Amino acid sequence: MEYTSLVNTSLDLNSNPRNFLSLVPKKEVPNNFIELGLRMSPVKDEAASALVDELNRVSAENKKLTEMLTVMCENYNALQNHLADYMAKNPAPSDSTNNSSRKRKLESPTNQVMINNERGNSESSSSDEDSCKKPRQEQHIKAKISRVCVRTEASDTGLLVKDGYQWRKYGQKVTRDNPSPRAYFKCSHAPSCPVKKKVQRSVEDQSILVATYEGEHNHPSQSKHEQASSGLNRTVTSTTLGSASLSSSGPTITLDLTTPPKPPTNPSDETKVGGDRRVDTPEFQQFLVDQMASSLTKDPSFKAALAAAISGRMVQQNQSQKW
DNA sequence: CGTGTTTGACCAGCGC
DNA sequence: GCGCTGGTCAAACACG
Repeated sequence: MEYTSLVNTSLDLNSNPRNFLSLVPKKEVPNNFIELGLRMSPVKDEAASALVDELNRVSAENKKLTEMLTVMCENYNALQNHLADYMAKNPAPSDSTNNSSRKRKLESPTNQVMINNERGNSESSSSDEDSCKKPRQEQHIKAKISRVCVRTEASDTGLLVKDGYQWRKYGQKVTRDNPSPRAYFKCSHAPSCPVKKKVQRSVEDQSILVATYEGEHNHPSQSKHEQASSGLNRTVTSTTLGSASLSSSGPTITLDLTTPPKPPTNPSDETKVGGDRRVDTPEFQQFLVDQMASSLTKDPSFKAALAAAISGRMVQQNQSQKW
């Protein structure tokens, strides 16, 4: 069920044309420019205009792709709504209930919250009946629980999710419903920080790391510089609950869905973290598109392909002008 | 030597 | 009460 909220952003886009030039890998293009500069000095203006034309063309293409992505997101949300409606009308089949029936108190409320968020219901409604059982359980319910899916490189077998915070691993366990081990982390940036996170690979897609955060940090995250220096090539694929600090490659992007682009006008919206209402807002849509686009701009293969296409085109034009 | 990771043991919750 | 399971602890270990 958790995958119903997973948006794959592996199709990278750049919704911000101003950042287009930053897409070009530094290793390849400067060499090309030097080479071209030596050869093309008489036709600098033509090359520059060609570059501008190419830039405009790619920007327009990016714009189209961004619009397509927005439409896809809307379709996805509509599908999600339909699924939620279907789940509401038809009680969960036995397989899903059997899988979760024996899950511990920590997981059951989380899953409930996710379903409720997809329906746009409040978080407290699902956990009220459980919260009266044990005091310890109340603590976990009160603690903000968020789940983050992070796509990693296929070769990346680690369970590290760079999110701008410093974590200390304190345990690892193989769970019944997933052959991949689950790693347990505590926030070690501040001794008093109560935040924990669990990281486990997705059953269906081993390249996706599912990180479950519990609690809220009572300290700021690492500095941007530290984040940038520690960043890995990962693509954020979705956030479903509460707050989530995520990082992509290079300059780290921090996603915090508890703080939407505009503060919620209705205080009750704050409890509907990751719900459909927020997803439906134009601010969230734009936010989502921007995040997806930024993740794209950090995809090395995308950048390399783009740079190769541009440089190839430039060389082509240069040679044709020579002839 | 300090710090972080690994991993087996232990504990607690839950269903039967 | 028992067994299963997830979560946590802590000693051992690795690494810089």
